[in-house]
Amino acid sequence: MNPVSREFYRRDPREVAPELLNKLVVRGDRVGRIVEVEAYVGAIDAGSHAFRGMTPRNATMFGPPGHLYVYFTYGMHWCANAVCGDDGEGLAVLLRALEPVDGLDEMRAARGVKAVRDRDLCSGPAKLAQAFGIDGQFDGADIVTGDRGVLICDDGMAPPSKPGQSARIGLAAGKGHEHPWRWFVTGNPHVSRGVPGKPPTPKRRPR
DNA sequence: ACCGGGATGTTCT
DNA sequence: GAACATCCCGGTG
Repeated sequence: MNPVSREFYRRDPREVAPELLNKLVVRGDRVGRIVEVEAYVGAIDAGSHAFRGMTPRNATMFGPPGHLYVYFTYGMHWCANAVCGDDGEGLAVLLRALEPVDGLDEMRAARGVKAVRDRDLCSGPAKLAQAFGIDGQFDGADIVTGDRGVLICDDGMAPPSKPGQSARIGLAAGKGHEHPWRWFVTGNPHVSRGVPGKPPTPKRRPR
């Protein structure tokens, strides 16, 4: 394979994100093509985990580029980002959806849900993390050297010349939901079903 | 197709 | 205590 260089990531995530489209996420036999991403822009972005500065949780975001920032959310899901920019900036690109290319059986086994169609394997940030077995152990993994077995590679397919673009998914009002920092491969069925501007309705747990 | 509710637990106010 | 870069399943149309 041909890993993307560290310098590729050492830029504004709004430049990096659309260029990550059509690149490959690789872990062993499992391979997926990136079809949807979102940029998170640190101190100027109320939607970013880095907006209020460094904490133990988001420390990886403030580290060097070309590593995974993996976080836990909604009590049960992991999501994976590629850290961008320079050391200390707190910039990242969230991997939101992949088109499965190889290792689909392994992905299906890792997903664990019944009756999964191919398009349900990796069509969402937590789905793709689960399909690839990416959890908190992978926070900080180097995706340029592949120190923990996960790489982002270039197989020669160029990014779309005119990617789809929209506001980001799942952000509440006042949390940067207006910024058009989501990019996707137009028409690809493996793009997530999320709708920009429709954050999850607040739920109340019984008790 | 589009809804609504439940599952889970960490982080931050 | 509320929010959270979510997903699944079962209802209704």
